[in-house]
Amino acid sequence: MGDLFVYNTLVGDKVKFEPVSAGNVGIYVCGPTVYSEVHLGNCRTFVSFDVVVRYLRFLGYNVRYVRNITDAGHLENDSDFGEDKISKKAKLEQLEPMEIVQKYTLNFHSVMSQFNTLPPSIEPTATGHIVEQIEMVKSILENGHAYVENGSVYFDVAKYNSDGNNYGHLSRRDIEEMSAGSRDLQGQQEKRNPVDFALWKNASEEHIMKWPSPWGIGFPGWHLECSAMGAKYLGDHFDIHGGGMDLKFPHHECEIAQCVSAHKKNPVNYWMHTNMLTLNGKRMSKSTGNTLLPEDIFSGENAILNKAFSPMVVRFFMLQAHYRSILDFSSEALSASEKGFNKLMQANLLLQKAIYSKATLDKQLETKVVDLINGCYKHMNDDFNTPLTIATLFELVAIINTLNSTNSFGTLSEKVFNSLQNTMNGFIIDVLGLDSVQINNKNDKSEKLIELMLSLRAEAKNNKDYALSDKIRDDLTKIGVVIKDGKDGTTFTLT
RNA sequence: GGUCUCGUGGCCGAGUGGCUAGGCAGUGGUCUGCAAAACCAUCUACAUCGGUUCGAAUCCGAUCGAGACCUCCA
Repeated sequence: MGDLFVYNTLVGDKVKFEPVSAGNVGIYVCGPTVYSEVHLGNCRTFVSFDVVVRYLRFLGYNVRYVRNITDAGHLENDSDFGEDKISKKAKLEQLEPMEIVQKYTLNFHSVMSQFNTLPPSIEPTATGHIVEQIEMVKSILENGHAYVENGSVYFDVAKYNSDGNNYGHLSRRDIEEMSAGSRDLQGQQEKRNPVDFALWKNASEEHIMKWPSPWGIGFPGWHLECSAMGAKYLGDHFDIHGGGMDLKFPHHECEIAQCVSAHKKNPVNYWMHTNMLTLNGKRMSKSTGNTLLPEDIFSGENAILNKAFSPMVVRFFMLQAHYRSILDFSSEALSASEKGFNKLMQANLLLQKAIYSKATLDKQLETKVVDLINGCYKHMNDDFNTPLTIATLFELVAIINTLNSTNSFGTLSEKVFNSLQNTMNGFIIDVLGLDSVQINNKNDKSEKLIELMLSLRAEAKNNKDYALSDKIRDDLTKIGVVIKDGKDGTTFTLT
């Protein structure tokens, strides 16, 4: 099956994956800030890591998947006058902060489940780990890498680097240059150096979410939660930490610094970063308003796309691009994916229903099928290359359709036939997480009703009453039952 | 301004120093009462200009263009 290779941002190259503890994988993914609806760009990241987790499990690893919910602590901007994002929104809508958190956490879970992502093993919240975060700040202070100023605590980047560490390594940045080129932002008087960042922030009177600490009433800095919760649930040295490219700097850089200072060891072996999803060639972002909500895609109620697309089609569309490439979202591209998706799922359905009966072995075909099966593993092992894996599955689809139409699955050995069935199901359903629920969810009664209609239509056809048979076909199509006349009778699919 | 990434056929999107990516769309056929689906065949590529090489879309340089990060953001 070969080794798994992962692109590690820390190294800047694909490297062989070797877990800290054989057979087990600890993975932490930076989750959403729940102060508004999750947008499609966020979803891409979580779908990408869903496939990573699924594939690791498919390979037999015992995976602990931790993905946080940020429900406090993100500053509006890097200044003393910054406000907690969640409390700002709360004032806007006249709600309790935790009400906002609850509302958008539910929204997030609902969208994630529609995208068929597996829930994380642990989904810790920032507000639930204030104690751990305070403890971590204490450790960093004790180790001399932070200073207190007016009830706030800042990380001392220069001191940290002078102790032999390398803040800036992950994002390949030169701190000296950064300090020199830094803009003169308001409210940075407390910091000794512009590149320093807050570990704990003193809270103003009107600030809603705040907690007591050794430095006064305040709230945790924006990068601290992930460091604290990652260490708590995965240990101070674990396998994979992931997130969007935009988190590489400063978020992940700060996380590393905090962990290294507090625990005196490199926290994570493999850093993985997913690329952005663009809309009209521009990055999707809440702050610029260039966003599209998942619900609006599913319902079709939006100004950008010309029709509705199901969550599975959107998921498939995302997986047709590599996670490290920028992906642009458009109606045309989605329509193409929709057709391809249906073709793939349909062929798999045929294959799983096919009955094997031995025939003369086609050695050449058998070799090709085995090569393609191995290709699926090869491509996934190469830094989770889902587009190539899908391309390989389509090559198998062509073979499956041919064998099906000539009723000749028996030209493969039974062993390879079984392996083909397992591979198609395994990669499509288990690894890529493409749910065929839309095709399979016909309940008994409606299925029988449809079959009744089909038999009436067959009768009409026998009587050469094509007006009636076409009416039945057209009307069924309208309600989402697509009819296909084959040699051995008529089949249907639900759309 | 600094750092970095990318520029592939009608569209999306892989890949890579020499061997068909794949999907969608198009064209011609097979099948069908007609469709749809499926199958077979087939047409469009590697931003521009130089260089390295037996050979480059793939390596190097320049140019043009696009984007990301440098400020909360997946």
